[in-house]
Amino acid sequence: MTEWLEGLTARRATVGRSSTAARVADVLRQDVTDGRLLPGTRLSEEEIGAALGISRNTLREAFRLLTHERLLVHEFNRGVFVRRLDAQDVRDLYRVRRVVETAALRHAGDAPAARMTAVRQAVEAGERAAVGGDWTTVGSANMHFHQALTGLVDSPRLDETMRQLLAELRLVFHVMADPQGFHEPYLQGNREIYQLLRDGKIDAAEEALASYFDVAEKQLLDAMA
Amino acid sequence: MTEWLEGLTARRATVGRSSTAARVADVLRQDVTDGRLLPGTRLSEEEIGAALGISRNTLREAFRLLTHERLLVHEFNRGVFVRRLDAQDVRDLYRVRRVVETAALRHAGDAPAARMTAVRQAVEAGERAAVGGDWTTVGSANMHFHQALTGLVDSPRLDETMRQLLAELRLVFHVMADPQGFHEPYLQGNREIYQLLRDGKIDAAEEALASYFDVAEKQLLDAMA
DNA sequence: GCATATTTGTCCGTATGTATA
DNA sequence: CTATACATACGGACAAATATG
Repeated sequence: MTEWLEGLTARRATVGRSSTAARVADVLRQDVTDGRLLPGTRLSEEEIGAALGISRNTLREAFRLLTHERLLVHEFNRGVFVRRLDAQDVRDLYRVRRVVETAALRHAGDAPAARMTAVRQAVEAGERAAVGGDWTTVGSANMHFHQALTGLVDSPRLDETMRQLLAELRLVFHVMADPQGFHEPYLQGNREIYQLLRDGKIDAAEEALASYFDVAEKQLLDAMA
Repeated sequence: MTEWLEGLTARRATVGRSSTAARVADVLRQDVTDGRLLPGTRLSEEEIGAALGISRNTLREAFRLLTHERLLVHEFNRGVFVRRLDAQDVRDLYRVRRVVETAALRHAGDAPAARMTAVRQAVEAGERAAVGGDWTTVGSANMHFHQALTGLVDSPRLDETMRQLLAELRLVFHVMADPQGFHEPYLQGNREIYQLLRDGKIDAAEEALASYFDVAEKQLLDAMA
């Protein structure tokens, strides 16, 4: 360590468990994903810090958490802004989903039973919410369904990647004016994918999932244009 | 030419300007991935801040950046430490690699030509370095090879995921006492995978890659035990 | 177990640089 | 070009937790 420190000195020229920050991040994340803070909005350190009664340092840490989740973007000397996704971002996000989620299906056979149960529960939660006409919850259940598919790989890091990816995708869901029309058709598709998986028909499940991606991606891109 | 110059001026903001925290993070990241700072080492705020001539607040910001990259871990009221990977981490990292990199091979046909060229160049760079006996460079070239495989998907987000994953994996490469013995066998495997890909033999390439993962994972886990 | 020194957690005030109207 | 607003970075202060004797 001391040797390394001496080395550092020569290179000067080149050069928490902070639960409050996490709570602040939770608040801001909710406001962003629910559309109360629209893409492009600038987030002033002073205003928000004063509003929440926290110091700038703590707030900056919360900003950093959300920047890492790609919900905010940080422009040097200009501040942080709510991320604005363009068509290219949406295409990239679906590209990653195709890679990760179809790979997950192929791992369904090796997955612990609990992981498969989570898939079924997400399907059923969506169907229950649809009966009650609660389309916001249907949307959440759909997210959980895809999160559960990824979970079949049984990898914490992949789970985290997908969690962030879906949060990012929510930024663009607000362009969909009609939540029922957007979410309802996926309920049947989700059940179909689950049943194919359960019956070991991996290839068919993969095909059904692929067609879901094609449709959803196109819907979003059309709505953005 | 003049139009282009005006465009350049507008892009000054994106060139060569970064926060000191980001530059400090660069220095520390290099020292961690190169093994000058070994896993488990505690990083003292005061010592490092003094050595680099920066304030504690700025240094803490750099720590947070690297913590988000999983290269450091932050223990509340105890400080930050260089991350120490356990066997479970290694298994998870290879699980993600299997998902992402094998999916990448299946995209090889659709990939832009430049992406395929990058794969070939990584293979050749490794072979050149091996002739010179430069095993550190062979190791880097091997990283670049796998980064290039991921690049076949042509997805910025997947590229970033793999970049961070490989940086994390470097934390554990230092347990390998014999760099030549560790890296040399992969040179041939890399060339084989490249040639199979080039010839459109996707399934065979995938098989070769899978066996690489099995061997490398086992080697690392054995060395850790 | 106790007292002390060290280190981190948090916040504030301020000087400087940068962007924008 | 000027004025204003804001981000960056520093240094200091004190509380709280941890490590050390």
